[in-house]
Amino acid sequence: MNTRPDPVTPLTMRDVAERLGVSTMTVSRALRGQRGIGEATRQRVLAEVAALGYRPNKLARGLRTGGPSELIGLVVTNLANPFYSQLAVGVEEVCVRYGARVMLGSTSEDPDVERDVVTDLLERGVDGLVVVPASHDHSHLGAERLRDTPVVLAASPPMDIDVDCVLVDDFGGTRAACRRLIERGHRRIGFLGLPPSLWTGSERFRGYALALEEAGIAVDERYVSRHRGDSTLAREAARAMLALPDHPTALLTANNRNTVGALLALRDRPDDGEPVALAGFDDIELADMLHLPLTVVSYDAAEVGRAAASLLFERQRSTAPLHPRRVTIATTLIDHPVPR
Amino acid sequence: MNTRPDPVTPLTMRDVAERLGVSTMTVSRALRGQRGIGEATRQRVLAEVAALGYRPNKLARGLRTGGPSELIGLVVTNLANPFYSQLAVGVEEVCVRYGARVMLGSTSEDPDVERDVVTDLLERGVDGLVVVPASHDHSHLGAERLRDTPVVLAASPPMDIDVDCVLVDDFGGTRAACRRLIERGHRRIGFLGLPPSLWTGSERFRGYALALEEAGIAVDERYVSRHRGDSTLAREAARAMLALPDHPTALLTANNRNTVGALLALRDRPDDGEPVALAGFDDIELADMLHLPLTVVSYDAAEVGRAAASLLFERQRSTAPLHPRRVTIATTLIDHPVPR
DNA sequence: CGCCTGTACGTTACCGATAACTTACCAGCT
DNA sequence: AGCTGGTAAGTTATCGGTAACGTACAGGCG
Repeated sequence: MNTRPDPVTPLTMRDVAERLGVSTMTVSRALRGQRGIGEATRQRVLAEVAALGYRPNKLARGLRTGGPSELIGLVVTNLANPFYSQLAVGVEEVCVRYGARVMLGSTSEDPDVERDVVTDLLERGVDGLVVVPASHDHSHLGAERLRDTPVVLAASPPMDIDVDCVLVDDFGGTRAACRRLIERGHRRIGFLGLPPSLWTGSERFRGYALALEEAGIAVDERYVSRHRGDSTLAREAARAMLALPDHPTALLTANNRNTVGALLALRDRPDDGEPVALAGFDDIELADMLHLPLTVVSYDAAEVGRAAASLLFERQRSTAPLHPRRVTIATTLIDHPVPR
Repeated sequence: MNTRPDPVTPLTMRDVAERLGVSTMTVSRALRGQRGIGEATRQRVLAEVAALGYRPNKLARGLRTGGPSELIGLVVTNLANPFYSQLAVGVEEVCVRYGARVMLGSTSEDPDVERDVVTDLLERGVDGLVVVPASHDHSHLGAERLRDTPVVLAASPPMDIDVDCVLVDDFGGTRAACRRLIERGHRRIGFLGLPPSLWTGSERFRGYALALEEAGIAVDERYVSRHRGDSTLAREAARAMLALPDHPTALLTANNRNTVGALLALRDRPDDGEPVALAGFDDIELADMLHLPLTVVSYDAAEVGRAAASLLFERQRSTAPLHPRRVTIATTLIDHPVPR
């Protein structure tokens, strides 16, 4: 009598009900703490449930109630990038607070994959999506494809669709960093950046350009390099810039990889010249251990995720249609000193 | 006639069927490319499906077929840690290959949270679980709680339960690093490690101890510090060790944070003495940019995830009960030179 | 005693899809 | 015409759970 039912067939509510000689509805009520059931019966049911190790099937529940699946889809380009894993941490944190879980999808920066992933997540009944778009084409996130699943874009504003988004203050952060360099007396500031087709690339360049303009400095094209690529490319660009007779006295880098490239180029440089200052977007681990001072634009990537998830749940809860909203996450300027 | 049905009620297969005046079964067959339907009808159905933007509900499908949910639960302590985000990347990669998705759960290293997360994931019908355990208590992963959902532990061997696991070669990696130091003539090697209660802590110390023994060197307790904590603690420990009159000529660190602590302690040290060599478990970003040579034990964290997911799917596919298996991921020794 | 109210359950239908079975229809053959 | 066989559809039951409704019985009250 102590043997369990066939293990390949998972335990169902009816199994529990039949053992007790009650209806499945009674078990359901007992489990969900609903009223309409006697206390004694409830205890009997809960005891049997515990004894059998029965667990309700949340999928079936959601099917009937038509209620939320308490599932959020998170679509990122590449989880290995610390920015996205931090973002995931933030999304997860808020989801758990609302009793939801995160379903993951990586796109490897491929728009076609992104489309498939989004479709799959929708078919799996997610209540909402947080998407870091792989490209500027957001047509697969339009209303007709999503029905009424809310979406929040992260790190990129929506194009031709009406959805919420969470952005980083790319413009303000870069402007502040550039100002800091200007305050320190630099007039010839080189910029190592991203292609203008990227929102991020365009905004960060704008911050750089405005800070210069505000200081009455003209943008010198010889001091500007905007490329898509890794730190090797950035290193070459920095090296070329520093080889100019009137080379920049400071470099401003638009992201992590450019910063690393610049660091390498600076280190390659003979020590006899004036030191070249460096500031960059994105904080760098162990920046404190480098033997040159580094100013970085830092921000809380997890906060981007938290904000995105919060927008999602707010929209889910509100009955009235909300206008598309845009949240911008602030940046901080950090001066990493040289140790000792 | 072109208006869609009530948008709050998602499109169902019946909606499509009714519009065409066919049965849901016909739609189902058309969508799944089953036989038993005329080519003309199929085209008509597919056209309508496309026009309406109908998407089948995978949950409902799974409910009826009783087949796999094509969902894997991934339970980690903290996604912000690069090791775990890399692991997630690996798990995701393999899952996608098998047409499955990953559902995420973070435990914040809290065993109680871990238990709840596991329960929740099981209720959501995952086909399998990859778990990085938060503690040595694995009782909530035992057969009676899981029924027949396969589990793979990552980075920690199972305790009192029979499940598969994927480990990193903690022992071999540390031993190799220690040997490298010995080869370079070091005899007094300090060890900054983790508490012995952790599998990882114990294994890495064992590697250190054996390498010494093989070289005929006795372990000197004054050169060993095993603590749970951050890099600050490690820094203090390293500083104390280096302050000894016959201080170690090399340090071996058991993980990332200890390595950072050691780096800080080494930098605080006056430059006049002999340089102290450093080797550590876990690779460090920008290690090439530090101005001291660093040897690290590197391994592919994504591979741990890939291996774990593969074990899961293999077990899922095999009908015969498999014995618990154990996979160990190899490590590599990398010498990071000082730049230039 | 009849009537009403409230509680504690059981019954039924249904959520969205599919497996298994059944029916309708047509061509080809004797 | 009558039979057979094959294909293209429709019908029904079902997955595991829940909402809505029905029912039985207790107690209160005039």
